[in-house]
Amino acid sequence: MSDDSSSPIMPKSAFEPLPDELDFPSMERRMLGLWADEDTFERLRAKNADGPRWSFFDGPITANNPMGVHHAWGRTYKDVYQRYRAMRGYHQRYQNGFDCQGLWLEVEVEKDLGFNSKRDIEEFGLEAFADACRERVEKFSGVQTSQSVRLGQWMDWDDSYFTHSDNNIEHIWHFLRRCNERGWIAAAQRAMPWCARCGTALSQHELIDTYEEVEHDAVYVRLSIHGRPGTWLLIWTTTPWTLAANVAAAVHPDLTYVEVAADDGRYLLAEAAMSAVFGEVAEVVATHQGSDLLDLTYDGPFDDLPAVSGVTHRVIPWTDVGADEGTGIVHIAPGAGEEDFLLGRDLGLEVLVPIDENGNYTDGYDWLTGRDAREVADDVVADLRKRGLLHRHHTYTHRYPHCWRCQEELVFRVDDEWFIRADEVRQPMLDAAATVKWIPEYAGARMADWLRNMGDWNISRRRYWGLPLPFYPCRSCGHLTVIGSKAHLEERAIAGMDQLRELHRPWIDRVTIRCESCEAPTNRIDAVGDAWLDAGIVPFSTLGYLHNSAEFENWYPADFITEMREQIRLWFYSMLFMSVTIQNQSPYQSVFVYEKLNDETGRAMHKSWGNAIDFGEAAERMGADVMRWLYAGHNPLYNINFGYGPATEVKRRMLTLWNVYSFFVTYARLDGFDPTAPRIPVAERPDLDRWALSRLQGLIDTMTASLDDYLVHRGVQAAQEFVEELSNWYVRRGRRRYWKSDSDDDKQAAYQTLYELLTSLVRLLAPVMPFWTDDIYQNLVRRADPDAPSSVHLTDWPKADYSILGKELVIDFDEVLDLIRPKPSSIREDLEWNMDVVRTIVTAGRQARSEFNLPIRQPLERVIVCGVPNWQCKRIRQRLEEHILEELNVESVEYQPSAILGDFFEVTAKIDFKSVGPRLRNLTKAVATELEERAEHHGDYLERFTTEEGYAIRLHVEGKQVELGSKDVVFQRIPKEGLAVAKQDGVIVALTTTINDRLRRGRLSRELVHAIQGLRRDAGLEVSDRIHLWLDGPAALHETLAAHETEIAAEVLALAVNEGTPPESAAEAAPTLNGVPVKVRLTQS
RNA sequence: GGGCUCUUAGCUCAGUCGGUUAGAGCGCGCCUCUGAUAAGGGCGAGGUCCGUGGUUCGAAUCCACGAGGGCCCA
Repeated sequence: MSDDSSSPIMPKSAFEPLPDELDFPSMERRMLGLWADEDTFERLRAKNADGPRWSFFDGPITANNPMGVHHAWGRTYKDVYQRYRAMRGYHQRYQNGFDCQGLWLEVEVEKDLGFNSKRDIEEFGLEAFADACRERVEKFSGVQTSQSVRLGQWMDWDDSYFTHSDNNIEHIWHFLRRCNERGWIAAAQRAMPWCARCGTALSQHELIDTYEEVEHDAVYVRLSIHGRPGTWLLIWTTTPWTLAANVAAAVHPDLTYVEVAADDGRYLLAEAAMSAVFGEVAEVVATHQGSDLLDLTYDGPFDDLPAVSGVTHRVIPWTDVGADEGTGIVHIAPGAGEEDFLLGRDLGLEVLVPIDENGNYTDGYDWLTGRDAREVADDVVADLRKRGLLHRHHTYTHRYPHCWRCQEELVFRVDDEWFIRADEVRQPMLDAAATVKWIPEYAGARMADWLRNMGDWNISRRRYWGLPLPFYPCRSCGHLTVIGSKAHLEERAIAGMDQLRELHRPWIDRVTIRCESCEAPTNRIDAVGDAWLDAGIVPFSTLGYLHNSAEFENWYPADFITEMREQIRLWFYSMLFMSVTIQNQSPYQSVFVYEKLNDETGRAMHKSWGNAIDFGEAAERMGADVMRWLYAGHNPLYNINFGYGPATEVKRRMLTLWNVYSFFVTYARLDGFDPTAPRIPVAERPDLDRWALSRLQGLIDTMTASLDDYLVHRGVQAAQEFVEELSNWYVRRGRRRYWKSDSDDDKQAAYQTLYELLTSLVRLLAPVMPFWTDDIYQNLVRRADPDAPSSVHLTDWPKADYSILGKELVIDFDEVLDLIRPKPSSIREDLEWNMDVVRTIVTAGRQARSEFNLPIRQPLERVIVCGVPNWQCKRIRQRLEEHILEELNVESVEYQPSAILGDFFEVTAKIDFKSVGPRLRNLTKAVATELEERAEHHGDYLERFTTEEGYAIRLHVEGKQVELGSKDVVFQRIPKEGLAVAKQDGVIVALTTTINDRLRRGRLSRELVHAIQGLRRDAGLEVSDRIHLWLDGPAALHETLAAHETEIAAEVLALAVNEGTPPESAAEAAPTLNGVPVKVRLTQS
């Protein structure tokens, strides 16, 4: 063993020194460069090419705008689980997807081109419009790709799928043809929620999340009852524009209606609505049952309009009528309301459709014709007033649906739409959904609920850039031909194929086919498809279902998919629908959903509110790894509050790991640590090392389970705790082992252990934090070992191995007798429980010092530890005592696990409720009280008695005799005066507070070291520089030096103390230490 | 109106099978430690565990009802 303290330090180690601070963005860009240069991802794929398959389907991101930070959340999950599976050796597809057509894309293109209506598009030309849409897709799929790369997502970017591809469209055609074979395809007139701006209907699932609170004009309108002059039917509506289409007024047959006398006549309305409309003083002149009113007819509100003339307005029954709002008489316009339409259909009412697809009144509505229905409320009200039909008018606030893409208020409109019937597929879909593992579980309940309630799927949209529905209804024979593939189209076509550039409008519209039934020339309907068809077909189209069955068999169904929760009723639903139809099974086996992303104050992010965070900016300001850590560590059951504040918190945690890493590199370089040197068996390392390695094995298990279960946040939280312990206990407790001058086995064990901890940790964290972990790996592993894999991402996932901890667990006979606490059943428990107790003792000791104002620099004679079982005291005394001595700065530890400490402590006894409660039932409380009273004066006696084998405390409570054994009672010792005492988790720690001369010298010695270290730093010395030291002061100083000089010199690396005369240039300080004025001078030697 | 879900410190959230002193992080104040540390440690202020009732020897935890928030459906 060589003393190298005087030899120059020559770094032999391979490790690079670390920069002063951790700069995530620049480090991440460096790693992106490295991965690109070395084809790291391609190597990973090659490495796993023969591995077991793990199939993931990427939910397509709309290639419509730059990525938002909320996309980054989902993409983090996707990347984390794929990277984890890759480290486990799984072969994967890594296919990313873009959603490329449909209404939302058209809306953005319209905005770009400054369009306001469909007419603008028609004038612009469908070809040019299709090109503009295609260009937008190309642009933003490129932007999103580079953003995803920046996030660290590893995908086969050149193999991304695009939903506007002919391949995707063909597969949907196949699905639709299958539906038609089963008779599920139907056209029907329906009242649909309708966006007048977009000029198209929306389907049920597109209404989700679109209800917003708005103010509308609400009107009470009086309508003259035929044959009852001066008597008015009073109706109420919040949509005045629909009054022109009124054909009926609905009453509840079982409700009571009244006629109320007013100045200008008698008003008919529900009794329950009377006071709200007329106040308490209304005079009732007649009462009717709702069913009695059904013969009435009345003058409509707009009978003078040509379209309405000839309509007989009737009072009709409807059991959904209520009197909570309005008048209990409901205005019915079957052409302008969903329920109205259904009611009208049942009763055979006339259907007046007052508006066209753009929301403008059609011909026959006179002064309203050509006007936008959403803008006529004021004029309608004025007109009603002029004609004496307006009873009252007010503003009304309610939740009303909006177009989810352009934010316009929706209207309802009756139109011909195409549907897929859902009834036959409902149960098979429920059955398939039941086979899926939903995470969290309630997502499965949501899906089942949705499926039970789902209506027919409205798949037609009166738009342009979208899936062309391959529906060819024959005008001659009425047969519907549904084209199932491109080949099928070619086979049936008689014109237009030569110009068919792609399966989109306008090209597809120019193709004419022969009707399958009568061979008559037939043209396509002009509608396009719901975009959820585009996304739903992905499991088939991307696996080449129609053309490559081997590929399909290999990867279908997916092992895992993940998206935001709202996708349950969107993508998950459409995929399930299509997959059950084609394959009669679920296309996915595990589904993970997460909640919403808000800003850091919990508000939704909106560009217009100025609180949206741009992905690129966030990546460059906080770093992708920090963002990923934030996302991965969040409980997906709750909304995440995302922002720079939370990111700073994450960064601070990262800093803890950085500090450990930096500490290791600093000293490993100084010592020339060689990680390839023979390893010291873990069993032979100190308990501190074995403890840390035990914790590491635990972390490996936790992390593995959390990733297997798709609950990565649990792993991340465990990793955070591990890093805290690594820094604040393992390194803190072990640091002297690294800077001591001896190069012995203990030092080697320390280096090897910390090296193993760090290099294992980066592998465990690699899926979550791919950049930094690889950066650390490059420095710690690859530089030291040229044969190591070239990236952390090419290493194997760690496997927990507790056997390395070595040394059989031995329980002594006296430990068996120690009945108070459970014994460890493994080496792991032995190591970890003991260290836990040591940490508890230290925490309590520090607490005691703080409370009794005894600074840690003041050595104390003794710490007395109580409440720790015998076997554990023994372990600590043998192997862990140094940590207590050093942390608490005491000269000795005294263990008092069960002895009587009458001099120091009051002993109190408390019942162990868990043990006694079930046995004593309702006597428990009384026994507890009795025991506490007895123990107040005889606690120590009770304790000694009870802990003897076979004895028990006998109490008489409420006339009954109760025996308490040692397991039934918990004794606590409360120290008396003269001791500094603290208690933590059942452990009591008492410090002796008497300070003698020896302890006083010890204090000064510590103060001196502290002062000298400060001066060293001020003088700009390196931690390894040796010094010459001069100390001067009163007698107290010299007494201290006499006792502690060697120790002080060693601590501050002084080669000589008070030798010769200090030079002029010596650094100098003159502090007063614990009341002793001292002069300190030092020079570098 | 129906369903699901949530409500714990100023903020963000843990809290296992029901067990008797309800915790952490952040923020705030005081103190302390520091030869890796913009770090760490201790103390303090801050709690009607949403409310009421029930079950139980014992309830933040289970049940019922109610209030409030979120989501979904109508």
